[in-house]
Formats: sequence, C-alpha cells, structure tokens
Amino acid sequence: MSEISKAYEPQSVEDKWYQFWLDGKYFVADPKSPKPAYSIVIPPPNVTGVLTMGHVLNNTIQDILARKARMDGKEVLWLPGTDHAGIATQTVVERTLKKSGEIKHRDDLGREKFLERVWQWKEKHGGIIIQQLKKLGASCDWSRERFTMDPEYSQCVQKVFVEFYKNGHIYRGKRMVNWDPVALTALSDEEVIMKEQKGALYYFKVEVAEAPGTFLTIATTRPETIPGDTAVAVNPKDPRYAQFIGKHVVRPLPAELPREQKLIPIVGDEHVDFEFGTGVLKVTPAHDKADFDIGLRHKLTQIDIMHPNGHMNELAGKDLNGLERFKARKVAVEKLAELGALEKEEPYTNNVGFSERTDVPIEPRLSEQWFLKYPSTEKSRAVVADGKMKFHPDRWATVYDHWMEGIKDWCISRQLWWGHRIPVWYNQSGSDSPEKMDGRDERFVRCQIEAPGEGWEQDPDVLDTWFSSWLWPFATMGWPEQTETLKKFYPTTDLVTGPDIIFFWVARMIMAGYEFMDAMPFKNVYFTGIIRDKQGRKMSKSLGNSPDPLDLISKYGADALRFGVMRAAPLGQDILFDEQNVELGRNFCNKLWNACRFRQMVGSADFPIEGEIDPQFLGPDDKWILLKLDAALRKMAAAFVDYKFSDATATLYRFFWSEYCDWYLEASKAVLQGTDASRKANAIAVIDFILSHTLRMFHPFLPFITEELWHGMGYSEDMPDIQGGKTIMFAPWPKPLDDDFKSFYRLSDRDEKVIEGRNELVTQGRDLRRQANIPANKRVKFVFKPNGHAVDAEVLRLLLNAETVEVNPQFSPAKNVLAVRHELGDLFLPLEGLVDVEAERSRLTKELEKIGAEIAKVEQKLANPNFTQKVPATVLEEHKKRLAEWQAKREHVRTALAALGS
RNA sequence: GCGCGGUUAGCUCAGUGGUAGAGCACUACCUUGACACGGUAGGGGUCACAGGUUCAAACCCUGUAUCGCGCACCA
Repeated sequence: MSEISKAYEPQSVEDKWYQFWLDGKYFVADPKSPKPAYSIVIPPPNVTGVLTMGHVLNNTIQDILARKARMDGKEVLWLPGTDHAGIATQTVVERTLKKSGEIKHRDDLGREKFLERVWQWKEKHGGIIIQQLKKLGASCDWSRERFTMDPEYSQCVQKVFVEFYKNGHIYRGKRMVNWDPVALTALSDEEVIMKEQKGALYYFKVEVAEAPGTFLTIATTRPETIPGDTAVAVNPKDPRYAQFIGKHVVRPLPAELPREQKLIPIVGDEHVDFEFGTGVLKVTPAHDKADFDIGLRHKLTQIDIMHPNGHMNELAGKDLNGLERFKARKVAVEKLAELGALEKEEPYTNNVGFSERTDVPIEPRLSEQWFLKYPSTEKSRAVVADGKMKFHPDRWATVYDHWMEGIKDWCISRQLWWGHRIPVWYNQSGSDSPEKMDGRDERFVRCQIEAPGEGWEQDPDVLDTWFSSWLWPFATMGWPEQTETLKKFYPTTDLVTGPDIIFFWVARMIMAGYEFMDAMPFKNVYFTGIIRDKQGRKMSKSLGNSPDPLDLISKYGADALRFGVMRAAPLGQDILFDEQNVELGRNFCNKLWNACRFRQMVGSADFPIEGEIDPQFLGPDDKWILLKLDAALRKMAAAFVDYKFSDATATLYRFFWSEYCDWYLEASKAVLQGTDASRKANAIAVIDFILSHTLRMFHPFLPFITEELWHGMGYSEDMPDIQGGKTIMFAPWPKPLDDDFKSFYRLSDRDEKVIEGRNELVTQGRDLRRQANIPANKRVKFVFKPNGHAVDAEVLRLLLNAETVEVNPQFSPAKNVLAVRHELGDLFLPLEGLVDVEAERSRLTKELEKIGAEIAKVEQKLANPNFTQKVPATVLEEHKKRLAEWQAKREHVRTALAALGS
C-alpha cells in the first residue's frame, strides 16, 4: 500500500482510470448476456458542438443511471452518438467560409463542393464533444457510436420516408409555412419562437367603390403587405359593416395602378373579431396564415409580393419594390400618409414569431413543401396518459398531452444542403406541368431509395434534422434488421433529456417507436432542469455566462464537477449554476480522500486486521454508525426510485461528512489510539465496512476517485477479475442491512439514542469552552457526573478536546463552574480564570425566554381538550415528553444561572 | 387568453399535517498526528400576502400579488 498524497489530485488519476475502463471493455454491452437489460440512448449532441453545462447535467445523470444499473447486475447499454444538426451545422460552416473570405455565398461553391467542406468540417470537429464526454467519465459503449448521417442510418431515414409516402402519411403541397428569410428555408412550427414586440397599429381608410364618399377604416400592423391584399373582411354579424359585404373597396397600394385594378371585394367571415381594431380586416392570403385560410374559404387570389429573402418584389409596386420588408413598412406608411389615407398610428405590442436559429422574424410564406401527418398518435398519447410510460416530473405529461391533442402536420422539408436528401425523383419531361409534379403519377414522380436513372432528377430539398433524430432509439440498434441488440435492449429503460425538446424529439420518438417497432421507445423519461447562471439567465454563448466545463474539470476534477452539478439539480427545477458548487464537490472529494488516508495510517501499524467485525468488541459508537449507514442506504434506494439525485447526493454528503467523519471517526480515535489490539482491529474492520460501502454508493456519482480509492484501499482484492482488471464498476450495489445482520450485531434503536444523547452532551460541553472564552487549542479539565448511564469517558475526553474528563458521581459543584445538565449526566467545566459573568447571564436569560416560549406552546396545546381527545396517542405522548424535556432544560439553565453567583 | 412551475435564513435550495433544515456566506476561536479543499461553537427565518378547513398548516382548499416557463393568438 503506497503512501497517498495529502490532497486529492484528480488530474493524475482520471485519465488513467478512464483508459483502464476502456481497456477492460467495461462499457461494452453484450446482447447475449443472461443478465437483465438496462439501456439508454444518448440525446445525440450536435456533431460540431462543444460540451456545455447542459450536456454535463444531462450526461452525468445518464452515467449515474448506467453505472448504478451495472452495479445492480444489469447488462447495460448506453448508446452514444451525434446528430448532423442540419441547419445549425450548415450555418456554422457557411459563416466560417464567409469569414475566411473564401465565399460570399454557398452558391459560389455549389452544392457538392459545399457539402464536401461540411464533411471535412465534421471530420475535424466532430470528435470534440465525444472526447469531452469521455473526460466527464461517461461510460458509453463507444464501439456503438452512431451518427445520424451514417450510411446505414440514412438508409433508415429513406426507408421511413418511402413507407410514409406509400401509405399517404407524407404528402407534398403548397401551403403557408414558416419561412426563415435569412436561412432561406421553411421551418416547423416548433422552430418558431414567439416574442413580444413593440410596434405600431396603423389605421388607414379605404373608399367603398360602390358608395363613393363612404370609407372603411382598417387597422394593421403590416401596411407593407397592402399590395398583396385581395380582400377586406368583416364579420357578417357585425351590424356596422354587414351591409357592405359583396361590395368592393379601393386598395390604396400600389398607388400607381389604375383604380379598376385596385378594387378588392369585401367578404364576410366569422373569423373577424368585432372588438379588435375597427372590426375591418385586410386579407393578405399570401402573407398571413389566418388570411390564407380566409382566402381559401372565399376563393381569393394570392399575390406573393415578397422575394424569399424578405425583400419586396415588383408586385409590391414601384415604391416598395426591392426594399427590405421593415424598410418597406416605413415607406408604405409614408405613402399612405401622402395619399391622405393614414388616419392614425398607435403604439401596439404583439407577439411575433422568430426563427429559433437565425433569430429573425419569420415570414409566413406560401411554398411547395413536404408534410407528414403524424402516425400512431393515439397510442402515443395514451401510453403517457395511462402512465405506462412515466415522465419525471410528471407534470410534463400534461404538457405532452396538450401538444398531442392539437397536433398539426409536420413540415419536414428544408431548403438546405446539409441533411438527408428527400428520396423523390421527378421526370424532367413532366416539369412543364406542375400539376403532374405534385401528383402521384409514377410517370412523373417516384418515391424510392434508388435513383430511377436517366432523365430523373432528385428533389433538391433535405429533411428536417428531427426527421432523422426521431428514429434514434431503434435506428441506432440496427433496425430494420431484427438484431440481437434490438431484441435485448429495445425498448430502452430511461431517457434523460431537457424539457425544451419534448415536442421536437421526445414526442416524435414515441410516435416513431410505435409506428416502426410497435412498442414504446423508452419506459421512463427524466426531464432535467435548464442550467442558468447565478442571476437566473439562460446560459448562452452570446452572454458569455456559460463556463467551459473542460476548464472546470481541469481546475477541480470531473468528479467535483459532477457532484457539484448533481447536488444543485433538484428534480424538475431549473438550476442556478455557480462555480462554488464545483468547489464544494472538490472539497468533498478531498474529504473522502483524506478519510481513506486516515484509514491507511491507522491500518499500517502492526496490529492484525482480520476484516471481520466481531460483535463482542462492538461499542455503541460502532453500532451507531452502522445504523446510520443503514439509514443512508435506505434513503439512497428511495432517491433512485424517484430519480432524486440531489437527495441522493445530500444523503451521501450528510452521512459521510457529518456522521462518519465528524462523529464516528473522532470517537473511534479513542480505540484506535488505545492499547487494546482486539478492539482496535475491530474498529478498523468497522471502518473498512463503512468505507467499502460508501465508495460503492459514491461510485455512480464520483467514478474516478472511487475507483482510485477502491484499489488504493485494497477493497478490489476480493473482486473477481473481469477482462484482466478488478473494477468497482461491477462491485455490487450495497443493500440496506438486513435483520440477520442487525440481530447478529445487536443493533437497536437504543444504541442510536444513547450516542445521539452523548453527542448532544458533547456539543453543549464544547459550548461551555466558548462561554468561558477558552481558546480552541487549550486543553482543559472537565468533570462528568454520570446519571446511571454508561458513557465512555475517554471518548468524551477526545470529543471535548479535554485534558481530562474526571468521572465523579459525587461531584458537587462549587462556585466558578460552568455546567450543562443532561439525561446522561451532568458536565462541569471548573473555571480557572474569569468569565464574563454579565455576558453569560444575559445569554442564559435569553435562553430561558426561548425555553419559556416553547413550554408555553406545548402547555397550551395540552390544555386544549380538543387536542388531547382527538390527537393520536403517539402524538400526545410525544408532546408530553417534549414538555418534560423542555421543563428539565429550564431547570438546568436556572441552575446554571444560579451557579454563576451574584 | 389558457395552462404549468416558483415565492422558506444574506445567497442557492431541501422540507406533502405534529419542535423550521442543509450548503455557501457571516462571527469567534483553532494549523490538535486524515483533511485549512480542515475543525469547533455561534448568530440569523411572521415559511410572499389574505381568507378558509383542522385539535394542529410552510405543507390541504380559495383568492391576491409577484417572478419564470409553455401553449394559443385579434389583423
């Protein structure tokens, strides 16, 4: 056993053990194993991403679950991989190429060359996040690492598309979609973020053509779209306007058009709200979702007045043509004012959709896109509603249900280059007849994986990234083959992810699971909180408030980071992250390290260590710590059942630091530094018992330091050899102490009570030192007057840091003595010097008041017949006992007060 | 507008009907043979507010305020 350093140095051990685990192939899942299966698929990070605090939280939880499951004897598959993240990756690469001056636009390179560059980028940066996960200690089966654009994975995506096309779930259509005018692509509803915007509501008037001199006033936030208006709508039940239905108004813009070309009908539509604005709505079917629907109902023409990049086109008229949409808004307002049509303009706040990626306002745009009618929705909704699949915390089940209830078709095509190409081919000869292109006539359109050959051109669009991610739980396991892996590990056990992708990913995976595997993809979903900074702001690159986890790891160690994050991450709450959490984790690791170092030091003497605890040498402190260990084991088990990792870490922290180190170890020094070899050997056996349990309980949370200590302490020696090594990874997860154990060692609540009382006495005794202004390094003499209970005077002396503790049943205190009186006996501190009598008196008086208040509270309750009659007997007993305790305490304080003299 | 979550010590948070807790921060003393990344002791709270239920409420109910999130939106 080599000497270990005074402070724990994680840097020197982490890489070593990670390599050891890899060499032993301990992370590799064997589908042929007879052990029960436990599986998790990683939420694949963006292939070009770097590790964020969110990843740390997420993957630490997964690693804890995976490691715990291994110790529980399960065959564990934690399947890792990365996501091609279409729009995000393409944007990054394009921006980089632009920055370097190589291109002005991706068109400069062309599709093929550009994609080559993205692949190069992926090869260069794609491994980074995987390496970072390894630094964190993630025990993924790296031999199964997958990427959503692996050839086999792409095959899955194509196959799924073709199947949905054939059964009619996928269709193509010209619809109103969310258009990102910067990325130049359609987006799904989920990729649009509503933000409150301060703008203006513009009121302008239009003349009714059939009744010259009569005007209607329209309120709008988007005057620049007036040239695209093809109707004006009023509610047919609105008495103010119903008479005008069927007549026409003169659209003011574009101003240069002749009057007859500016006439647009007034239609009646229930959609129009009486209350809002003037009750008259301008209808722009090509640039607003609601207007598009009104347009369909009234067969209105659609005038698209915008280029895809958000600039106005020639149909917007000569004043607006070429202008960027917000510039056009200003000009349109000026124009209306010029024409005398603008009545007023009032400040107005409304919600505007922004692109999740480029953060620019979304433009509703009419375009040809591919859509998916979601499959297996009923089963997917029911499985969560019925509780067969559990969400943690379960309130997310409601959110999920609401979304599933109002689910709309998914726009899956993207006008990007980086992604899975849509497996649809068009025959060139049909290109002049668009109807045929949209139809399902095999002569013109074919949906299949293989290219049909000469004269056929593939659809230029790619699929939404999530259209590949939603297959992740089974496409990574070899689907569509019925592989051994699928048979063994699907459905997966747990999914750990952020609630922000509940619709993007979780809901869709459930539907895909039912559709293609005919089974749910996972049994439990754990939703983490969102990591925020100290001020509660979301962590983001632009704010610069996101610490680099790798920096934290190199500064404090991966275990410290993991522990700090887990300790601060209660189930279902957002996490306000502070580096202090990691510091705490580091301190904790150091404590663990030193407690083990202490064990090394006492064990290195020439006493025999048998390793077996002998009941005859077991003292009350030993029994107490064993009972505390048992309590901790039970709490840990409960915490795992409920996925309450912050409870688990709090339990471990309290048990190990407060109970084991602060009380047990200090008390055990009486035996360890004593002369009784048998008792000493026994105390060491208890320590080993506690430590070997503790290290195992900590291992899922602190994998590196526990492996290091497991070996350093020699506990690994009893382990079977696995792949040439003995690892704590497969040490059995400790079970609570059973009844046989407890009766063999005669552990009972009474032992627990005695030690708890003794500790209380010690705390009060230590306080006497402070009252007497005795410096911590000065050893003083105490006198203990026992009250019929056996208390080990040597332990008492150590815990009080006293020179001696004289046990004297006959002691009768003289003056100048500080005293505490306790059930177990009285403790006296004879004073040598002076004590600040006044300060002491005022302190005791204050104490007396407090006690008086407590007594009054309990007495009041007990005097209430309602209370004494209705309350359960145990509660009544407990109150009576409490009253007696407080009364005794009051007596003690009064005595102490009297002993101060006058 | 609808829904969800939060409001407990200076800070971050536990605490699902029976004596208000932890860590950090703070004060004092201490480098005592595991650990100063440490030890000991101490101070500090009208549990957001108002009602209600109950013998008993931080906890259950109703409402209010406030912060955050999600969904849906009326131009």
